[in-house]
Amino acid sequence: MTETSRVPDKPTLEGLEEKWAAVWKEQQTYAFDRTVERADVFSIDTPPPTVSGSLHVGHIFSYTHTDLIARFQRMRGKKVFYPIGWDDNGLPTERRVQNYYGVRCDPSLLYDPDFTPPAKPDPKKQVPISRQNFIELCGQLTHIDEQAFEAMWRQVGLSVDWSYLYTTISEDSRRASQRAFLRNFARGEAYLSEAPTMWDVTFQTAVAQAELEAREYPGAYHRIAFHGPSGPIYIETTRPELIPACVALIAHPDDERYQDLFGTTVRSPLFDVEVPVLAHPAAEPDKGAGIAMCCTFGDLTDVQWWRELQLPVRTVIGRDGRLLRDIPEWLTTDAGRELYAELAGKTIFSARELIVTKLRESGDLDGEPTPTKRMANFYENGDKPLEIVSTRQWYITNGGRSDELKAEFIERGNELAWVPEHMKHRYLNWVENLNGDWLVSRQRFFGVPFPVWYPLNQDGEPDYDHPLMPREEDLPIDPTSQAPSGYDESQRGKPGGFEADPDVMDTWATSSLTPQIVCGWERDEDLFKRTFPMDLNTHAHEIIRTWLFSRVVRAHFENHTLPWKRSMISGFVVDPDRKKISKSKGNAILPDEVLNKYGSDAVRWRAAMARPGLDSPFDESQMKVGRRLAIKVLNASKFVLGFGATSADASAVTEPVDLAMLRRLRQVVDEATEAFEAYDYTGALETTERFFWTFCDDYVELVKERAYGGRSEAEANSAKAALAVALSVQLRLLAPYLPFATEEVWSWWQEGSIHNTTWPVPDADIAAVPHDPAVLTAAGEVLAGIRGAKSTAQVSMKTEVSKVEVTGPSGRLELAARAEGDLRAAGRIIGEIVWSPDQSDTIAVVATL
RNA sequence: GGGCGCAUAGCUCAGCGGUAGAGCGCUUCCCUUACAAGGAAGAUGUCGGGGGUUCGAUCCCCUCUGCGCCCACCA
Repeated sequence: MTETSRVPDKPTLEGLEEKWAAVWKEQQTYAFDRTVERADVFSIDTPPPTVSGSLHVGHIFSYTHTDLIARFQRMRGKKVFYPIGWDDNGLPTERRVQNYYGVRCDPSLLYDPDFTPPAKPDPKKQVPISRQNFIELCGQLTHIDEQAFEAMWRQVGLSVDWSYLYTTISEDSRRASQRAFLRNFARGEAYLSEAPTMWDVTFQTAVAQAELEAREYPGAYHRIAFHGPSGPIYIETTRPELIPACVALIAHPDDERYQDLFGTTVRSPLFDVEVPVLAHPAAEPDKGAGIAMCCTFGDLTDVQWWRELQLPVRTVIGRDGRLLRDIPEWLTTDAGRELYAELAGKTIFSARELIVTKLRESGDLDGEPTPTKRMANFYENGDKPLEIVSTRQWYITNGGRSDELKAEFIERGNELAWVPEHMKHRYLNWVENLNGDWLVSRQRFFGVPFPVWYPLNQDGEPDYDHPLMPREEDLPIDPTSQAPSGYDESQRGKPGGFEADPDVMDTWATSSLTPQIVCGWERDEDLFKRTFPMDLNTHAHEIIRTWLFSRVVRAHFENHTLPWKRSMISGFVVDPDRKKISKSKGNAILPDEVLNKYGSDAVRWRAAMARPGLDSPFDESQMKVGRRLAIKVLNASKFVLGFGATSADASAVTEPVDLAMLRRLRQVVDEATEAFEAYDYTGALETTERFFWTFCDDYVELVKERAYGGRSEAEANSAKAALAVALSVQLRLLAPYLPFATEEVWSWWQEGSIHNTTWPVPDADIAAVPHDPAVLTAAGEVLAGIRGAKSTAQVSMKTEVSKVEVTGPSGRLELAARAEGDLRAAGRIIGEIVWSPDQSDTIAVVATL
């Protein structure tokens, strides 16, 4: 294999991505070999990106981090199980479908098999379509999006095995989700409960704690009089529209100001409803007026009071975020009922305006509202503050209501290996502060349905205490189109019949099972035993509380183990001001632009420079550095191979400089390997790269004359063999980072893919080299001295030198002198070299030009 | 308010008890037959402030300040 003819005249990075991505696909370079035992497998769980969203540079970095480890492990001899999937179900997809096609889902409509979406979507007039039509459009659009995503990941060079591609809405995923749910239910880990839940009025669905986001929200304090027996009691509220929902006034039991009122009742303004004044320690004397209006439900403290003080429920806010249409029965005065009739159906905002006007008229508003900024909970994808609405929902226990279970999940967090270690605190912090179980049901359409029906009694009322479940072997099922066992379709919705649970699972309820889904849980036991529990999980730190934790919960219940041994957590790519990049701020960076401009290897190099867990500012100038390295690899390789240096036979290496270089290379291999094994891909890269530049600038410069054949054939062969060994080793060290450039070079002189060769091992690849690596260092210093003299004299580097005097410590001079022949050639020294040992500790060179 | 992290050259970051490092950028020079998308040489720092431990602190301890992230915060 000495066909140097395969080396191009002008190597270039252009086109390498397309070329090699196609070859890797065609040759299935990264196919998983599922015949080996678990110990020889390295399995990786990767986050399924939301295909309806868009990728940003941070994703590219994080996925690259995973790929670096995958490639290293593969070259180390592991069979790498590295699947990828798409998160295609859920709300983001629904929203995108609505906008893209200009439609909306109306579950009351019947399926129209001939439906075609409007040619020109009108965002203001969304066409109502049936649930089935809507789901079909979701499927269509995600399919289109997935093509683009796959193309992008192939361009980035992720070494995933695409034959294991999964989607969260696929039949397998639905089956796994439903099966896991049924088992959670059977073991008592999943339960149905009617309780106040965080509710998004835009999407009209319940939202889980993990999906909350606190945001600053403008509001105003309103100082409002309640009517006591001996005068007004002032409360302060930002939500005057909830006055009709008031159930009590509450102050701290020790608050002197309200001692006389505890146990009495007051009457609400405008509506004249009698409410008790109660004491509860959660009331904070220095907040607002010190006495709070407790409503159904203004905030989570209201829920706590409602529960602990056994207060009535007086709901006025509907699920659509408007005041309920019916006049509540607890409003008894004509004036109150009349006012409510005006409020009915209004949005929260308009209702508030009207109430404030009325309060002003009645004199119950003390002063004017004072604007304030407060933090309010939002659904992370929503733009209106969440309401608290009492609804029936499915929950999965997660330790939020059980200290015992919480302790088990804390223990799982401690058991997991974290890279970097401090990310464990995010997990522990989250688990320790959970205040409720995991709400998994969503009142949406595109998702995995709950495999549940409820029997209807003779009055047609559902019996929620005795849900009907399918058999596991019948999964996946859709309860809205299939009847439960023992019933037939004609009984749907009829007294004595059944009805379907209308909800779908939260997307996390499915993605919490990715380890089980990809490893073939209950589907391919042979695969499962070879891959599960997995070795590695990687993603950025913002989804520790969601994806990471929910997978720990599921595997704990189902498999009694962690889903993986280790989690490697990436930081974010932040903008140059260190602010988080977000689309809404308009500072997002489009990954395809960056990839096309600098090339995948360059972007990967930049990603590799971001250590696990550390945020990294986006800086285009850094991409150039990676690009420069990739180009240098092509050029240096071309040069080395141009000598005919293709036989990596270390036994031919005899010259001191050559031996010294290889000796140093052994250390580099050891250091890089050690770093990589500790998941320090950055350290491994730095070690390798530093050597590579010295190799190019000093070593190759020193030996190129000799390699050209300037001296004896044996001396030339020593250089050529050393160059070939060094090239082979360095290409392999760089292969995880620069898969395209290294594969390209490999193809010039080797057979097969570099990515399926072995990671370098000093004894095997370099052989024992009993030589002092300082020969190269010392010779490099002398060479730098000679170059320095030329640079100072502002002459060309090829200027001949008539005499060189080198001073310095005798030991170092002796080492450098072993490379005298190479120094003469590289420095163009035509006269003598005088070695003058002295007492200094640095090498100094005086060159006479 | 709770937790975590960060603070070292203009920028991005290594380092870590023993006289400060890299890359980028900058300055000067060099077309040298691998590469000008290159090469050579060079300048640049009270290692955030204040205490302490130590023969010695950028590094360890305490404290303050600033920045970032996660969580909590709706009266």
